[in-house]
Amino acid sequence: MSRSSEPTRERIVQAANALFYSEGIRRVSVDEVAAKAGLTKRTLYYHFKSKDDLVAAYLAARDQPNLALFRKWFSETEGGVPGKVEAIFKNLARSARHPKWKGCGFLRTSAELANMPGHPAIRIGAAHKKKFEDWLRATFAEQGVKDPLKLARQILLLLDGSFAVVLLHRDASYMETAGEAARTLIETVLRKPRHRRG
Amino acid sequence: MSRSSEPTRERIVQAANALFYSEGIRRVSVDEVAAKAGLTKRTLYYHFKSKDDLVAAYLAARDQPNLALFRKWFSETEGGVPGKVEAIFKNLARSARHPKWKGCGFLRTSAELANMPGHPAIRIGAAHKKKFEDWLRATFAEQGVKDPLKLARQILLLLDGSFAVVLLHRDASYMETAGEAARTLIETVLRKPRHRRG
DNA sequence: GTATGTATACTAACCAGTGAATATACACAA
DNA sequence: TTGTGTATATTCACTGGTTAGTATACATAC
Repeated sequence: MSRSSEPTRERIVQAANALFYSEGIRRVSVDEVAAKAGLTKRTLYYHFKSKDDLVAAYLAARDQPNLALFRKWFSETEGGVPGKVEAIFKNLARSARHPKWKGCGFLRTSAELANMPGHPAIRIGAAHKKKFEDWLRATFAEQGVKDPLKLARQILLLLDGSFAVVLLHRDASYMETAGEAARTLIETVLRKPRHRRG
Repeated sequence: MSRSSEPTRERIVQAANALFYSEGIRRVSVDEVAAKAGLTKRTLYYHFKSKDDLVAAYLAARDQPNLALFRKWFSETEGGVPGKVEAIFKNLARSARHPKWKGCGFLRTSAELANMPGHPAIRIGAAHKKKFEDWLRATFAEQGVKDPLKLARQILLLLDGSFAVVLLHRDASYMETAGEAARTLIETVLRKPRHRRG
């Protein structure tokens, strides 16, 4: 691990991020990534042992910032948990309306690599989603929700569903619809702590 | 449109269906499809003007059977609408546990072609989902649901979300979780026909 | 003998990965 | 201070294979 090579590696990952996310990993060649990073393919292969390795690095670089953004949207919203979760969807809708938006990089990669179930990139994507699921689960548990894991998974289904649907229809309003559904599911559980039929 | 060429074209679409769905459309070459169909690439290009054209035909062929299956699962289930919709998710979970299952062909194609928004195949996928959404909307409308379109979209978000999540985690139980969420959303709307806060 | 349909053989481009050489930096000995 | 070795970092040029699409010719039917 030399000190000076870190920026180079970082630049390659940035270039890979821009190209893989916007064009798809099978559509983009290693040469294109190298060109975008301003160096030769051979140099790229000095820092990454294969294209698959580069793809994994591309997704690994998206993990942290992505989660941080969700937590920020949640925490900066006033009010209770239902509204805070709904705010995540509202913010997502806003970002999905940007012309360069192309859905969720993790989900798109898992769709592209559906024939390679154990691929490192898919594992990184799965771990990413699990982290978010677990954060939601903990949040709901603090609210005294009876089955916080189930509720967390339902919210994630709506979240990932909205990525898929909005990418297909190019209609970001589905994200707001998903947010309303999330609010309904959370409120339903919060309102019946003991007895049935509120 | 000659009479005798129909079976050939059909055989090509079948081969494309098997390969594109299982391996992904960018991974599979036209030569492979032709070989699987038992003919040469040149013959394939006699029936389809380009690979994009073939991809569109592959998805068009999935449209009808797919919708028919959903309607069958719905209609063969006893009880009310919430249980009938939940049954769709249960049946989907069962099919998702088969080893050859690779998610939703329409969504995976839209993920692979995310950089080509107007692609014919994406339009076919969008139309397919809209048909299902509209069928659900009509079904909910018959039940006197106040905003049947919104509810139909929420169910579709759960449906497509479960495709994406199960493909990523390879855990079909998410589909049953989605089914429960769908039931909750439908029952919530059916139970409050007039006033707020039950 | 003309429409339809199929096959052989080809083009031109692309693509993941590598061999061999080179440049740079820095440690340490003279 | 200068010379030398070594690990790091980068480039050029290449290979072997793949790919979408085509030019041309041949077959078959009616």
